[in-house]
Amino acid sequence: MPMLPDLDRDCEKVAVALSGGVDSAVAAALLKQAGADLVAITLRLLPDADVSDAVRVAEHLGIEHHIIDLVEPFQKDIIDPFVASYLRGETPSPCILCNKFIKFGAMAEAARALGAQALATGHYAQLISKDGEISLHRASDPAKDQSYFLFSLSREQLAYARFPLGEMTKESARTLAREWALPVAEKGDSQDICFVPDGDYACLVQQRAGAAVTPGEIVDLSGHVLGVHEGLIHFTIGQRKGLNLGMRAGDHNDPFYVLRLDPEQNRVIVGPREALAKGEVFLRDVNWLAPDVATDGIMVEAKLRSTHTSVAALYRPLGEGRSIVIPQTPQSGIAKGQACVLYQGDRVLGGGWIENSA
RNA sequence: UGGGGCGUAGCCAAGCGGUAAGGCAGCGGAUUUUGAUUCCGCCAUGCGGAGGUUCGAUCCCUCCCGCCCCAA
Repeated sequence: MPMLPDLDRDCEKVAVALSGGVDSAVAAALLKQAGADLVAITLRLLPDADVSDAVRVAEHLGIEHHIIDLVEPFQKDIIDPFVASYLRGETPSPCILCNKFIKFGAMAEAARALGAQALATGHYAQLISKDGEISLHRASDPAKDQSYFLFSLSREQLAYARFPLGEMTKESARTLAREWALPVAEKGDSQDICFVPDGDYACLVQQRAGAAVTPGEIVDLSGHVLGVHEGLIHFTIGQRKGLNLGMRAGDHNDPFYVLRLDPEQNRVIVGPREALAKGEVFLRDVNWLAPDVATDGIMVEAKLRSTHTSVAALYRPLGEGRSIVIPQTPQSGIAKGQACVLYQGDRVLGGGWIENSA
């Protein structure tokens, strides 16, 4: 039975986010066990959202439950920018924005309105409070760590957050769910973007953007047309599958990778795998959570996408929320629109949005 | 219509008498609270066609078809 963070000692009332999944249910049950005065909140983010599992969990645990409708802000702040980002030829990472603006934004407001002094979620990450400073850390279970998705939270938002599962493995969370006979104990892990449950995000963008999605050319680095594509949204930097480039005659038979997307000319630029490696990554809208860094930079570990294993890199602030990250060895598949999160050991120092790489 | 070469899956390609490597593309799965990458599995009862030799032919022989090259 894991201990609750010290942070909760003086909390009279804690809100817990119930998504309807296993993790948030276990988080809620843990807080209940610890004797917290609990109120559960479930967000309705899509018009056809099914909140029945969350309702069952709340009933099972016997806690006050509020369902909050955020369909409009979710559409405006998450889905619309997601679509717009794709149309710009980027590869968006909506969960990070959702954590900042929806979960620890609008939902946190709702929690405060309910009189809660903290908002707990089922995220796998850790918060440590020391000398009045709060720091964000990776989860104990490296396989489930979700700190990457939380880098853009402000210190204030972090101070209001609680992650009861931070020291737990997925395995043990699942075991607890079974022991406590939670209604969702056997529910599968969520995957994909929540608003694109079937993974067909291209279809969603197409519906929203309509005619903006049009076929175009696939070209190599020297501009030779190698084939055609059905729309830029079907591709992202580093992608190999789906190019349908098997008819190449001549010299070598190596696969092609997407090197770049050109929304101006509606073109996909492809080339050999080696051309994918980049040694400089430029960040914008950097959110820094650690003490300030000198202009000559510091050594960090940079995580360039959610499933990337962080690598040693030099981080240097450039001012105005921008910075440059130079990995010790060039990295592949760096896409505009993704986030780069910077660590030192398990601590999240900060992160930013990738706007360019070279 | 003299000489030479070549025709193996959608593409590239090995095998050259003993029962069809590999790569690309594609499909399926695993992994993944973003997209990819990666990994695993599948993918030619048949080697341009028809005969023949042989215990046995993609591999040898003959003819036909189709490309290519050199000569005219």
